[in-house]
Amino acid sequence: MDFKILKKSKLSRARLGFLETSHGVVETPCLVPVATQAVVKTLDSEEAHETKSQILIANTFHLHLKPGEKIVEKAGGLHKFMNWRKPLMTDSGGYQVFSLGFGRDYEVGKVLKFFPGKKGEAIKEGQQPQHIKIGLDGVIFRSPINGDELFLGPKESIKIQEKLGADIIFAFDECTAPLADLKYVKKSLERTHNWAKICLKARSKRTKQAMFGIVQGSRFKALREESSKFIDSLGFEGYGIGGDLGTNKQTTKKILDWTMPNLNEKKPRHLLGIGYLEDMEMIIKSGVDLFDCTVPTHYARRGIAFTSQGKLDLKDKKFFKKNEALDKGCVCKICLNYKKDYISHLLRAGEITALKLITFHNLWYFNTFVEELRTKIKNGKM
RNA sequence: GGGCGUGUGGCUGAGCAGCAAAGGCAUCAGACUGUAAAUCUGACGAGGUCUCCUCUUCGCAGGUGCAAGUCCUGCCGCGCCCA
Repeated sequence: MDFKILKKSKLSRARLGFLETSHGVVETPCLVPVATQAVVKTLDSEEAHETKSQILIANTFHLHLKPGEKIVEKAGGLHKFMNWRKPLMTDSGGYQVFSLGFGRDYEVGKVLKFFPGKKGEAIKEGQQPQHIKIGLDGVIFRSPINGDELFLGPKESIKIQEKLGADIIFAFDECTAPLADLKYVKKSLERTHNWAKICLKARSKRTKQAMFGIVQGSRFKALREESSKFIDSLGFEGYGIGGDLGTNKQTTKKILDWTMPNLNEKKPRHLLGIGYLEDMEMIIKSGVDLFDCTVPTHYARRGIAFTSQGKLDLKDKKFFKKNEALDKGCVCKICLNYKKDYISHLLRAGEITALKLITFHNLWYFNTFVEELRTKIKNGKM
């Protein structure tokens, strides 16, 4: 992997870049659509390509469970397995430490609407989630599919990711819950840092894969600074920035500001799991090159289309009679060929094609949005 | 004309004599940011001093019960069969 910075903004930390992998290039800043189970849900790989997606991220945890990395390896690696010839990343399974752990217990996402404060529940040092066990060497999971016990640690994750064969892989970390208190996060950070070292050691010498180390530290300044310096010192090819990123845009910005100056600016930075349209400009201005987010694909399957008019809930019966494109200005193949009334009808009829049409549009819309932001950087406007 | 069956909230459809009445659909509202996610949560007869209370409901009209959507009688509607 090779990363070139084509232009640095004079107005912000934004950069225009060029990420080169053996499966092609990625123009950054770039949205990375999520293909957890080696598929962008509802789309085949050619369609995903047609949405202007440049790179996808699949998931180690899920692919390890099903179908298992051996099958993928035998198929010639993820690219061949899923017929995606362009760049690919795999996430390490670190997010599942959260989503299947405290996230599940407390029914919270990694971004809280507000922090409950002293009265609210906090996760304290030493506390364990109900369904998984976080240890020094890794995490004992229970398969959400069949309850099977499954151990995943830094070494295991890297070995699996090498077999999967994405161009970029991530270190195994603990994505801490936003409810975790300072002491918990401190301990967790030690563990994650230790795991980062193990990940690098576990890597086979022959691999061409780039490995990104993940900065954690939750909403705590000292920990974010410590983590970014430490992860930088280990010499990864790039960085992931993960975990709790605060309850609002301002905090997210602050957290990024604590982090970025400590990272080698020649290396790509990937903000993990963040990407509301309204946040994109801010995160890119903060110096983020890549970011993945389930929102465009996930919301699509809830019947929600993103447009220049805002979010449209196509399930709403008022769209049943609207014989117009999802977005007037959009030139994606869905907007050129289908109308709201039809998509709304498909949704109400429970037809899965509705989900595909909206997924396609949303990805196109998001990718176009980022494309425009790249142009803005190019033109010195951000 | 006779026999059997049936009539429940916007629709569908459970319902034992002690229910404002299961479930589903529809509707409305909410959630979702490295995907346990084509999902989940809540409301859904009316009103209120709204963790509780009041009123009005199960084709219509009567009746028997402390108590009836649930039993009885009559009427009306619908369905099937026989004539």
